[in-house]
Amino acid sequence: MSDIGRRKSRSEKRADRRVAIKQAAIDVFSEKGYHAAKVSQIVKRVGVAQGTFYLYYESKHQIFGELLNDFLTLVVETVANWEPAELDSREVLREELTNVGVQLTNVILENQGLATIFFKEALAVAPEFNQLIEEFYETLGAMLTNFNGILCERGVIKPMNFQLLAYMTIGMVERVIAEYIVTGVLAEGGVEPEEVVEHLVMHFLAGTSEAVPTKL
Amino acid sequence: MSDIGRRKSRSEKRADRRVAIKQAAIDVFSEKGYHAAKVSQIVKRVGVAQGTFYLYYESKHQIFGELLNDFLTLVVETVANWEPAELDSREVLREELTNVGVQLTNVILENQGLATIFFKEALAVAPEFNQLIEEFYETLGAMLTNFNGILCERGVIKPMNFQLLAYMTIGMVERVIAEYIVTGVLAEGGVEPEEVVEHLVMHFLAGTSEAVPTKL
Amino acid sequence: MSDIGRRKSRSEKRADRRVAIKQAAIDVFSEKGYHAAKVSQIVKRVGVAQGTFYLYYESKHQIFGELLNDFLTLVVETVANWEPAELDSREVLREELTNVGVQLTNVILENQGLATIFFKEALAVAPEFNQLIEEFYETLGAMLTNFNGILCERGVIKPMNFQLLAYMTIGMVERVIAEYIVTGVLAEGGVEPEEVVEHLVMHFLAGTSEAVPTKL
Amino acid sequence: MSDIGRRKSRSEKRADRRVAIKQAAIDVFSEKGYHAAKVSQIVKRVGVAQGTFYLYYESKHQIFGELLNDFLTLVVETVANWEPAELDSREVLREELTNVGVQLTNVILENQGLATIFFKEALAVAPEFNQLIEEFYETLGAMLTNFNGILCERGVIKPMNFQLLAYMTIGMVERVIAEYIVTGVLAEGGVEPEEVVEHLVMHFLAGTSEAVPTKL
DNA sequence: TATGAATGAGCCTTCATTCAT
DNA sequence: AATGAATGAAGGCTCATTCAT
Repeated sequence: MSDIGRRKSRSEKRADRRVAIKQAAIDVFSEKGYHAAKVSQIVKRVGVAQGTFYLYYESKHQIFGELLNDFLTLVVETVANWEPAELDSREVLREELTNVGVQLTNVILENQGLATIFFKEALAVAPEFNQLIEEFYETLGAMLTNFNGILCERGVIKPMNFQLLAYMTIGMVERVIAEYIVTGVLAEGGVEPEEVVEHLVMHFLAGTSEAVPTKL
Repeated sequence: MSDIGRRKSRSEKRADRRVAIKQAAIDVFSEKGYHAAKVSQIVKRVGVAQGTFYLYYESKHQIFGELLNDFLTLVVETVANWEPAELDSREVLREELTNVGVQLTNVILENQGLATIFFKEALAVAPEFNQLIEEFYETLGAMLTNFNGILCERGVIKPMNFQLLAYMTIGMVERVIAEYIVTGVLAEGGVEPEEVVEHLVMHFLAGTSEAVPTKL
Repeated sequence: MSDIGRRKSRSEKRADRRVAIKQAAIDVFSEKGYHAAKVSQIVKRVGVAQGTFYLYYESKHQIFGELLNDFLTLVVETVANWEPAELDSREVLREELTNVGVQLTNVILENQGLATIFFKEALAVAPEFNQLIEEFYETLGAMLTNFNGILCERGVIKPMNFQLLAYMTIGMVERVIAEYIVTGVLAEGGVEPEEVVEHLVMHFLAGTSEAVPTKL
Repeated sequence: MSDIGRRKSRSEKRADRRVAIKQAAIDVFSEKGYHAAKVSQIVKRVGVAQGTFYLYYESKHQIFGELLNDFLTLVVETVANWEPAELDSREVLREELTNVGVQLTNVILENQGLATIFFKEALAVAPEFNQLIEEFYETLGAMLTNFNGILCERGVIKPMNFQLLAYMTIGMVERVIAEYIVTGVLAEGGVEPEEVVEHLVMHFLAGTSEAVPTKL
């Protein structure tokens, strides 16, 4: 069942080249940022002519939007697809948060280029991208806000402003990721991804007080 | 003590105009972002000619750097100048964190334009600015890491990776500020600044567990 | 004698496709004009690939020239093939002019696409086409100039500058056709082709004075 | 009261340069046509940088529209401003038509570049220019149609379709002008402008029949 | 010091044409 | 003969910066 030696069909080649251009775009955008990235640099990496770019993507603007959207979708879906076990104790919550944290970590590590683009360009490029990103935060914020409410009902977290809690959580996670992936400060400090996840979970649960996971 | 009626000296007039240009730049940059902001728009707001801009600032790039630096300095100094009372109990820590939180809040609210520029452009403009911003995070991260170590020595927070804790704290704070100031989501939700500070402090202290501020 | 069911020879199929491409080109050129017309639009209408176009025509430029030439030839030949009866009276002249006018009308109506291309692009495309069109006007002008001279000799029109008369006649006819076919102003006004021809002939004969066709 | 030696004000210099660019644009457009004309060629003639063009005109498209409009306005106003004497006889009509013909001739001869642009590009450039030109023909057509009606009421021309007559007249005039100015065929033939006007007027009045100007 | 007209380098995008399959 | 992906030259336009007045 191996494909080795098999001729590639025309549409497969098309797809391959589209992927190659996309990857080159990820590389260039993540290195230089949207404005400093030139289409000429992208095609040079792929080894195709300038016009070829426009056979696969409408414009520089459009491919950037697609990349950004890819990343945001990846993150939102990772969170949305998370189907935790019955969260009836803080211990289970800790385990499940760790699970989703590890999944998210893997997704990010597998898509470092996309993640870098996101963190580099966040709200900075153009109004319509701003909207894309604001919607992302709103979606994620709403999901977590809702989730926090459920956790409280189940008696595993205390009552508080769940929306604020959601954004605090998002902030913790994203800053740590940025320092890990984009600047490399944390990675250079020898911190392992597992340790990062563990700390994030523990901080969510107990802040800086002694962990009391077994009961609220 | 009034200056009313006093003639302004030549250098004062120079300073005034410099300030006026800077303020216009803040406005335009915060509204449009670095790339969409045009020098022509800045000078139009001040009511001076295009060339005049270059009598006061070297370039668009330079004034942006100055603005960014202003903001980063403001934040770093607010934290650096913080001289907390003897942090020998969690209650005192809570009070002092609230104090510095309120101060930081005031600084940000008084400089919303600068803050918006920071959050909009963070790492997005150009390599040089990346460096500026990475240094900012490193400085802030180091200060908080160090501070966390002290807190632990004093027995008011538990032992953990203090650098990670520092970045988690920074992330919590900045995301909440961004949602408050830049997108306005939290502000629209009717959340008051005091509530924000209180939640940040409590989350730092106890996460989502019942607050146990009086002893570790 | 029917061709129904007969297999088409290879060269017939070739000819068919060539015709199909030509017709599509007429449609696209007449709708959009030379510059706005894209080769991609032409092939799309025929349902063949981009490269196929170049198996039948050398270039966009060349097919346009061919179309233009088709039209000019059609018009010139209609006039050149006109073999009027003995033009020994103004009444006969009127009848014969009406005849050729009707023939020309039919040719134009049967080739509205080509006519539209001519009127839309006349001198506008490129120097080479300018030459083609200028030659057309020269040919037509010379034929009519000569014809006018003969009419005068026969005593059916008065002596005048026959070249000027030729171009005036051409102008009358072409502007009326343009308003009829390209803009549709006259057609919308409810004017019938017969009325147009009649007016053109009468104006040639008597201008705005009471018609005096029977004698000069 | 002479301006000789007077320094030119800033706005005068601005106006001068605008005129210089416009003239260069007329030259290049009339030589090459819209599409073959490059902004780089226009600025080279004026001896300014590429960017300077855009200080005075928004785009290549816009200046072309302005030029076209200039010409159309010139022609329409020449006709519209024509205030003929009481047209109560064919002799007066002949004189007045000759007057307006001479005026129009002068306007065209003084603006040969603009006229050439018009005849070269007529309907060929872009939809919005089409509209401009179609409106021009409609305006001119309506003016002449109306005028023809009045002439008939006064008994100086016979009853006929006045709209058709209007377009026939426009056609006669424009083709003759085109052959005179754009291709130069008539000019090379040694025809004088006065003769052209006289022929046009006579043809309008009597076609190819002996002129009977004194009564209808 | 202030002006604002002038500069010109630089990039995205289009599309007729080619050519390997 | 047919395909359609690939090519690459070319040009309009922007805007930060300069400089003569």
